[in-house]
Amino acid sequence: MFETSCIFMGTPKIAADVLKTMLDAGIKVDLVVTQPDKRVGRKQKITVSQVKQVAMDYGIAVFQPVRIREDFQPILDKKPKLIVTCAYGQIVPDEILNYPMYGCVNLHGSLLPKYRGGAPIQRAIWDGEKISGMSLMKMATKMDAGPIMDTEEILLDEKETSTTLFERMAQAAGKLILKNYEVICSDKAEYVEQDLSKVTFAPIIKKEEEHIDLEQSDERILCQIRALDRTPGAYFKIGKKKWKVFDVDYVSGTTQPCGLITGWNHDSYTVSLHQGLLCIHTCQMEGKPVMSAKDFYNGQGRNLVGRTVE
RNA sequence: CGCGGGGUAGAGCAGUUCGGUAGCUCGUCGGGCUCAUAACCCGGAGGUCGUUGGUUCAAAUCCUUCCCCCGCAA
Repeated sequence: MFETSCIFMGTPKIAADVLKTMLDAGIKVDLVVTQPDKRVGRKQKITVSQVKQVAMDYGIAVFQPVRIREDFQPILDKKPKLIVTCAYGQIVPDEILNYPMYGCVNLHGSLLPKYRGGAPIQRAIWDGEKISGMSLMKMATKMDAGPIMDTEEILLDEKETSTTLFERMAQAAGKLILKNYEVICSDKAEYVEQDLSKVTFAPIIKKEEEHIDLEQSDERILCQIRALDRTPGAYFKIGKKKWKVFDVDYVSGTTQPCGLITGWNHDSYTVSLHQGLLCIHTCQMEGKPVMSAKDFYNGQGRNLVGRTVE
């Protein structure tokens, strides 16, 4: 069915999901390009990217240049007719972009031209967007600036987190590439330039952005917690310790000062915000494993009632 | 040997400074109250205190070996 083979470039889970979808659908991938293996964690264990893991599972050759800007000849040697990219992690040089006859296409986690950059999925949630989606585009020299071929819209749920949205984005991306693959390879794809007046950016999340700023509105705090969900996680500070919170709800109405830990409410731990109560169902104190609010409350959480988070 | 926190009942924690009958909350089991309950009352079961060796009349606690978990930094 899919006659033309391609080269796939990507690194994290979402890219691995897309690669797997393509392979399972019968698309032939000649080479997988991904970031080099990294030492990770306390033990500095060498860890392969999730995309590389999929490639190895399917027996596909892998290329991992440290700097693709200077080390790209092996890619050209494969004489690719098409390159599909998703969250690769490095700027791809023009020598590669201009080589394939059907071009280099990229899958980006936003409805471009909104949210260009490295963290479109998290930023969309943080901003409280009601709709986002996946874009299939042609790659340009400038980051995420190429013309759009097709998009798949996703309506964001009230409780959408980056965890759930990454999952849905991966599905949308797989759907997009399968739907359009033949069109691209028949050279009949139509690309529409982005409306430059509507460009916004979604820079990667900085360390200091993980700390919850109580000066923000209640709604914005809720969105932040959902946007940063499990990784990296948004946190309050209790004394010197970080307290990451996940799976939050909100009950409007509070007479308590903002930041006060008020305790237990049905099935969640509660912290007073400006206009209402933040209900926390899952959390993690620094140095401790992630645990349910119930477990936390049965242990050290009980002693924290009445204290204030920063 | 990058820095730091931790391993105590099924779960989450206290107790370790200063060695002396192992405790709290939840869960669980049985009973009671109630129209009823995730509420309340009474009672029970459940732990060789991560592992190795040592000190001691006596070790969760002091010294020692190793294993595992978590936060940070990369």
